[in-house]
Amino acid sequence: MSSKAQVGRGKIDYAARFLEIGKAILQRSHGQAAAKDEGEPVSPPQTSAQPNGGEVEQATSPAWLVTAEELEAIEREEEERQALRNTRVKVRVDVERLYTAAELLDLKKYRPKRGRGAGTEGAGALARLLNELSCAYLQARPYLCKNGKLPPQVVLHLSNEMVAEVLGVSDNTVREWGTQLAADGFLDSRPHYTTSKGRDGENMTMVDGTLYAVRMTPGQTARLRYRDLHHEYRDLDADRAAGRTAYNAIRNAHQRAENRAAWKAEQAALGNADPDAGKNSSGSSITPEGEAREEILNQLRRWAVMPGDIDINPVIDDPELFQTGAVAEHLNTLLDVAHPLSLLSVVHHTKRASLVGILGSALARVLNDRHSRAFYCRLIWDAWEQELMGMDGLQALTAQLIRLEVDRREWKELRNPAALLAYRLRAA
DNA sequence: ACAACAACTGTACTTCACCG
DNA sequence: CGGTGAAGTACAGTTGTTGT
Repeated sequence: MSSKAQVGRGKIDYAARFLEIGKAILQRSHGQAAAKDEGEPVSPPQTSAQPNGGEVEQATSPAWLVTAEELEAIEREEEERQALRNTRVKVRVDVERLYTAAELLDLKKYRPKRGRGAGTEGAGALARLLNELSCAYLQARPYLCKNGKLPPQVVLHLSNEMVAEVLGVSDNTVREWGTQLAADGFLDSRPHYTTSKGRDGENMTMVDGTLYAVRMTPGQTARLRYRDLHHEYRDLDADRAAGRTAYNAIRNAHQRAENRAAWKAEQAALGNADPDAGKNSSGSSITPEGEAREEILNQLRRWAVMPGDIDINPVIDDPELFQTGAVAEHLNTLLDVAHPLSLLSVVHHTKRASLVGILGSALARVLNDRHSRAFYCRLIWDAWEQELMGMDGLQALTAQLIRLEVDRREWKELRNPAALLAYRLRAA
């Protein structure tokens, strides 16, 4: 469950590895290469504690022609090939097999029968949100237990303030709902503490969010364990320095929604037709409040996968932004590209091609694969076509991009993320 | 001193099922 | 049909820390 990058995993003794590779190649040239076991299930890279040594099995050129640089290249290639083999196991984790909140819990039970909340969803709304976030987490970090089954529970680090905003209730209510769900074993929650460095390098204990253990299989009693509580989920000092706080996410979302509403009102006053009008089902009824909530939900999905990693300048459906092309400035990570993909279904058809172009370029740039811009545009168009056929193409591509970003950050040996993305999309 | 940050506490308020 | 009280929610204030 832990998402922590293994300490020192990036360090490789290259001299020793070259020796190993050299030996392997020599053995190979003498026809003594040992047969390797195939398709063994392996944990995902971010949680893997197994050293990756001694797994060279193929060399494409004779050993006596291989220079040190080429050796390194071969090693890299082999590691990536091995990684691809490992990820195949992960790709096969069918996310659609995950249980819904309704299958894990009798949601009707939590509908308030009396009082102010009578007739509303009550604590069930929190259960559904946590279930959705858990599924998003598993899409980005798919793994199986040793018995080949899905994990019985998922541990998420979240901001209760953002959860409350998304649900449209107060943080008090979220806590109250939490205790109801905890009583039935659907979740277990606790504040999470981190050590923040003081001025003299002194460690200070501070709350940096709330941990939720969430039931993922029927009958499981969710429980936080010692290792969950003691895991470092975010670097609070760095997040604060960069402005990546729940407080900012909420405030900015409201601010942006208000600005957007003001801009639309201004355009309407000038007699300009609303560019969004008439293309989707009564979309004009979305309030600034609803827009802000939607943005915070997206931020929370992001937070669930990488705690504290909110997008400070999320690309939103801002007509002005698209007209000026300023949108590209905001696309600096895979997540920045992943989330706006959903805009394809709401953007006006005359702007769709340019949006695909912007996102395709950004993808090529972020993946350091600029010459393949057309390939990425094609990728996005294909996803869009699948979406039109009712196959969740955009959602699938979004999930793959989020996964890749997670892998890129925690899997330091990954050299060619573009190839991995292409592979996974083919395999999916 | 005050803002930022995230969670917790206490209390007042609103809403609605229920009962006579 | 209207009074009552339980249930659920909102809100202000608190805690404890860093940083300006």
